Amino acid sequence: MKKPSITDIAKRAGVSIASVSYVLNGREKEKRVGEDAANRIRQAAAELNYRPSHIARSLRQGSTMTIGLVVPDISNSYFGDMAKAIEEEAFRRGYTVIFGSSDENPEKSERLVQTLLDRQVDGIILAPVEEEETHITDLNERLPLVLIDRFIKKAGINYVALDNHQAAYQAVEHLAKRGDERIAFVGYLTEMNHITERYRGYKEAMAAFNAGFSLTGQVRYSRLDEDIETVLDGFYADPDGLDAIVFATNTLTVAGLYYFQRKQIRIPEELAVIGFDGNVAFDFFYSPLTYIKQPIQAIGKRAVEILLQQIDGKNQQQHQLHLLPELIERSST
Amino acid sequence: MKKPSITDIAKRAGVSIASVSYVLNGREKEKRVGEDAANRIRQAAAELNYRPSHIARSLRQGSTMTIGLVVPDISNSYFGDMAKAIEEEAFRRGYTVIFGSSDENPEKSERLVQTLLDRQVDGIILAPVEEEETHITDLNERLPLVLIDRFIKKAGINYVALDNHQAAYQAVEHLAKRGDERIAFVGYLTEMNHITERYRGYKEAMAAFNAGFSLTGQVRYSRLDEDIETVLDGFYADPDGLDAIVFATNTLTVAGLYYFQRKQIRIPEELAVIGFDGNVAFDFFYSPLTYIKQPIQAIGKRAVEILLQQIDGKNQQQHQLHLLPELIERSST
DNA sequence: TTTGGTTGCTTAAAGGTTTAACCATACCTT
DNA sequence: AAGGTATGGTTAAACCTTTAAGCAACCAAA
Repeated sequence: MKKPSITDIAKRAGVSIASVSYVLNGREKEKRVGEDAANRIRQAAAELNYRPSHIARSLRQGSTMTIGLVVPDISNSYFGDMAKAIEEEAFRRGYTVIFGSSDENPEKSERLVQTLLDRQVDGIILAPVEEEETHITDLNERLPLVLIDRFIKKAGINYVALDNHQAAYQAVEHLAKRGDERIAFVGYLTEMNHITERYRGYKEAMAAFNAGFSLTGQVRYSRLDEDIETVLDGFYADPDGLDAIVFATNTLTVAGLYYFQRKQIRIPEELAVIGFDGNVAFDFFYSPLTYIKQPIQAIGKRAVEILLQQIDGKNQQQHQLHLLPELIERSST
Repeated sequence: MKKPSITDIAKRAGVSIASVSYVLNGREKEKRVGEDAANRIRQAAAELNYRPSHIARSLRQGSTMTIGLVVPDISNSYFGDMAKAIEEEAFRRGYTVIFGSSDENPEKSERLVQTLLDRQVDGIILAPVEEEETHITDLNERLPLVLIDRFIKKAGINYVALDNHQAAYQAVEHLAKRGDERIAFVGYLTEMNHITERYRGYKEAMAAFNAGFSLTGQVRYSRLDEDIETVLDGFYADPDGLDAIVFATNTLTVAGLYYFQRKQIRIPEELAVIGFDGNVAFDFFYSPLTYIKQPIQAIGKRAVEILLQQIDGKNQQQHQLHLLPELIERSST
């Protein structure tokens, strides 16, 4: 008992398949199908429990109503929240989401994207990884694309991201205002814009509020635990000590918290800490973390909106959005 | 400049499309295409940068090389980890994953599943929600299906889950052995097997180790925060106090931790606590939580393996797996 | 009585594959 | 010379839609 097709309906209603297609797509008026025939068609469809073949439609129309999502790691709470927001918004608008995790690996990212292209997704939402710039530039020529979180600032490339500069600036400002002077910043060793902008925000704020003191640590994605250890040990080797640390992402923050926990560093007495993105762990660290909160749902939703606009072909203007962070103040500062 | 098709290759190589198809699918020997023609075909394909149309192939073959994944909430770390494991294993085997979050809502779950069916996924991995039993039974007749986490114990339904009874039993046993007597259990108000089995494990262990004391709390999915409050307040109203609490899921545990934090209950002195599933929050609660750890990656991987076996049609036997939990002992007990 | 316009349909192509069935040639056997 | 069998292909149908184009019948107006 195979799936009924439009042909089965046509037979049962005694009409041609064209009429069936017109009626089932609600174009009976426009295409002048008689009321009588239309009713027979609808009834036959209902009786047979007809469901259109999405695949056949895609083949014919060249559009799959599917969007691809590639993030570094879907099990990271930041991207999990993002994925949820994106899938929800896409579903609401009749789109389906295919996803994959790139593991911060450009080859894997390209492989995933290739799979998405092979499947003819109508558009892609991507959080790029290191060394992917030319790939993205090429990709952007081929189909609608919106970057999230990380991005490339280049004409014609759409993205929805945080105002990273502002975020880091705000963190430092907050610390400076409570009297911290020796403030360090821990980010990733990368040229990706989101991180470099956070560095820049940190530096500018330090110049503005703290007479230019500056101490930064760089961690490799692939050696997170190892490098966090080295960096923080390095900071502590400094005889003058440190007043505060700002971390650049939620993963870095969590890694830092493990360190503080292990070394029994008292927060905020010995050291003030500001986290990034948000994470349940921040809530349960013995001194709940002050952190820079991203509007994750808004980013996801806007990314979908922009992508679908590009797909629909109207409004081809470029969208480069920097949404505003919010400082959530708690007891680690 | 549209996508090249098999026809373009055929023209360029001066052969028919059938030959092209045979060669590109590596069936040149079997289908007796000459070495000469085969080479011309491969070269033409390379020159044109040919990529097969996944859609056309799906239409013709009736198989999409796609699996659907429906979980209650992909932004929950448990399901995020699961989704990652599933996508990885599927990708390794040439399959793509479409996903959606059902929000513990059976209508939404059915809508998502319908979308997956409309897209002709080859199989579905599903974590069911309340009131979905008949839906699942029907679904199981229609295509390969593997349930994860939650399940229905019924002939012919495949699932990969935790040995829930054992998990809860083990938790209680651990507490009893350290001398706790008045042990309570907090689960969801549901008839879903995974939770009822955890209740049963708790009760049996209590009967075996603690002369039958029993105190359980039931929380509604839709009223989590509210009900956790009520339940825990209720427990504390008991004049004799409580020695320990076991929580049935990571979400419940985290909600409980917020409560303990707010009420400044000292763990483990005043109360011992055992969490479930695992979560970063468990690590940073001031008294790192002892918990029942699920082999999430293994569950995800096995689910994919079983699903693909069913899809491939070989090995149609039923798989109902209960993987073993592991007790991670730390300072909350 | 022609022309023109509606109305209500149908026909057939197209989208890109896979694959069963056929065909033509060459060569080998008896 | 007839029959058999490799070899190296090709043709065409099928999967299920959408949609441009065509057709037949009727009515109205000129």
